[in-house]
Amino acid sequence: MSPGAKRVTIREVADAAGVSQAAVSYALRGINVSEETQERVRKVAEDLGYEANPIARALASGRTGMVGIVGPSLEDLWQQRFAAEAGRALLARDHFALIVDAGGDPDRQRMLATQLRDQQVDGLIVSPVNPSDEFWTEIAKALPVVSIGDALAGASVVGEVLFDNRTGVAQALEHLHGLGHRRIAVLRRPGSPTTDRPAEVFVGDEAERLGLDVLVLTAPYDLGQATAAAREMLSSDRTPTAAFCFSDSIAYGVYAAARELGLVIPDDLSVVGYDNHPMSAVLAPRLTTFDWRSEWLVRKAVDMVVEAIGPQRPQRRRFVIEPDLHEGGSTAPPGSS
Amino acid sequence: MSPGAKRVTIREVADAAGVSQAAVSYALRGINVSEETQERVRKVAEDLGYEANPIARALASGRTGMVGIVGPSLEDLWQQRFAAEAGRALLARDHFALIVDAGGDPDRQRMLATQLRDQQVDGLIVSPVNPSDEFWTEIAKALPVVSIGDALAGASVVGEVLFDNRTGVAQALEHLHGLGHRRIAVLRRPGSPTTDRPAEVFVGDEAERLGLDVLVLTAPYDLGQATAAAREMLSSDRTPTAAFCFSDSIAYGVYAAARELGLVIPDDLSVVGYDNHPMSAVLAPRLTTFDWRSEWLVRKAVDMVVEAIGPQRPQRRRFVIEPDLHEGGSTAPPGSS
DNA sequence: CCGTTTCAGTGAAACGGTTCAAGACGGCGT
DNA sequence: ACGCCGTCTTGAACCGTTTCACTGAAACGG
Repeated sequence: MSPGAKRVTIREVADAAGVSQAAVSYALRGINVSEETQERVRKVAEDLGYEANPIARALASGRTGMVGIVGPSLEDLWQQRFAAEAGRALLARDHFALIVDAGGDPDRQRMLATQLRDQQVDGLIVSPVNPSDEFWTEIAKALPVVSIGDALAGASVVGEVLFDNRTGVAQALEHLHGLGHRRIAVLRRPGSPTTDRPAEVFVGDEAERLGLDVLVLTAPYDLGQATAAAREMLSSDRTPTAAFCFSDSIAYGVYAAARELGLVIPDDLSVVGYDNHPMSAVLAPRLTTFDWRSEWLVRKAVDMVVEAIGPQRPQRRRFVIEPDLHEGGSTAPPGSS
Repeated sequence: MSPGAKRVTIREVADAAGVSQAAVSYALRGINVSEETQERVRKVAEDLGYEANPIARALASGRTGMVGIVGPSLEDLWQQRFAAEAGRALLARDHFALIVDAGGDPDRQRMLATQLRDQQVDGLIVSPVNPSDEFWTEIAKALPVVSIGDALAGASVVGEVLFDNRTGVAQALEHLHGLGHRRIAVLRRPGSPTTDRPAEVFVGDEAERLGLDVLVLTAPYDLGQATAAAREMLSSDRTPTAAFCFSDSIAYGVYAAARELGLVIPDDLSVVGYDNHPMSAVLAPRLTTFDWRSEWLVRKAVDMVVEAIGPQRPQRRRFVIEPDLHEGGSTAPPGSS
């Protein structure tokens, strides 16, 4: 037993108010009892400093008031931000967030989602490492799932906030192509095979269409490791003139590596990010990146999951966010030094 | 009821294994029953896909397996990072983290800590906005509290990981003083009055000792707002030649503002941070800042809280971290342009 | 061979709420 | 006066574990 003082239980309130515990339960939730009783019970509860025990409530009602948030990896700054905002938004809607870190590993993400289900969370907000995993279909049967970023393969999730990655990728590559870049490095996120992530598949299509020489590399979210990956990329024989990064965090690694190697952005290397993290506006030059309306996105995701937890059958909803290219100073024609 | 399939309960396992439910409970935890029974029960449980219901377990045992993490504000990048790492470390120790955001408001932080206690978390990791609040003494009576950063006023917390802020502040100001700076802006974090945070009190002492002209300003953690605060600071009549920021996030705001105003760091303005966030190494020039061994700190805090949750009476422990000044290129003699 | 420890295992009482089925009561129409 | 209905209220079952107090049997010492 924890050292804490014993808490007031519903029974004590009932005794003090001279009603049954059922009445107290109802009264505090404002149902099934008369106004006067509600008033009286509320008063007594207040006086006694009664706070319902969420655990007991959860056991009896089947609702824990907790929502799981499972993204690819919290090393990524954008995801840290997302998680923080989602937690705040959930709190405002009387729910707690259980935030876990899959470390970019699809298997671990599966395991964690399962663990969250076992923990009895009421809903799940998922940003899948591997959207085509059948597992999501399974888990969506057990509880409301809202998906962020990519559509989950055949899963009947309760809500989706998707990025129009095809357009995003097209815009990024067109932008670089338009500036004259032909040899472009694409730094993808770690995790599933390239073929599992639609955004990454689009890269191939676009590159072919534009006649680009694309070099796809995997860069970890971790800033140190991303820097190492970028360093390697920039030290190879035929270094690309531009880098398109599937996350601003990765782009930061490129900045760091470029600085180390004495390369000037954008003169020697153009860089494009993908998240519009606030830090991208702090860097010099500002990072050219995509805005996906994260605050709106977070609110939407939280709204949908909370709504789905409620009693009425929610209709399935899907939002697709169009990319908004924010040009910073990190892109320029190649060899403009 | 959630749409999920019904879960296997301990009773079903008991029936299937031909023992009492008590025996199953004991067997799965490896106590009070013979090896053979343990083996048999485990097998049956496995076959049936039994997973103990954490909520029921929590109600009966008084342990929820959850730890609350309540820092000043998740707008701050370092704190986002801290929270993410703590969550990961807790997960590795079989606990979930409940991370909340006080938004730099001492009252809100109190409220949230209370809410977490009501939520029955087993322990709390607190980085207090207002360390001298008597409230901490109260809550520490109810559950194990580990404090990060500053000592909690008179509270008998179970563990502390403190920053030697006096030394940190002294080093920062001495460093700037040594370079020749005399007029220095100190950007403090929002929240309690300046007098509640020891680190900020030290600033006055040190400034006096060194004969510095110090201008104390409050800067929000939010990057946009921090930038605005920095902009204002840099647009005033007698602009300081150096800025000492009580968080790297705030320093980033200074970078952004300086760039906007065409000021070059460190030529026109020296900047010192306080957290050594990974991003500080990405900026050009690298930010001069303090390392407080965050990974070690997080591990320590988590270890202490988890240990305190365990059965045996933990002895109270305190660690003091010495600052480690990481010189980047963001400081130089004033007016060196 | 008997009394006393030990050990495995059991039944039932918690834990603190929600919710269901049924009871008490008063008012209404007939 | 009677039956009926709707509104409040209640006792008790239930959620799925842990844990306490206890039993029966085996082990042990003398």
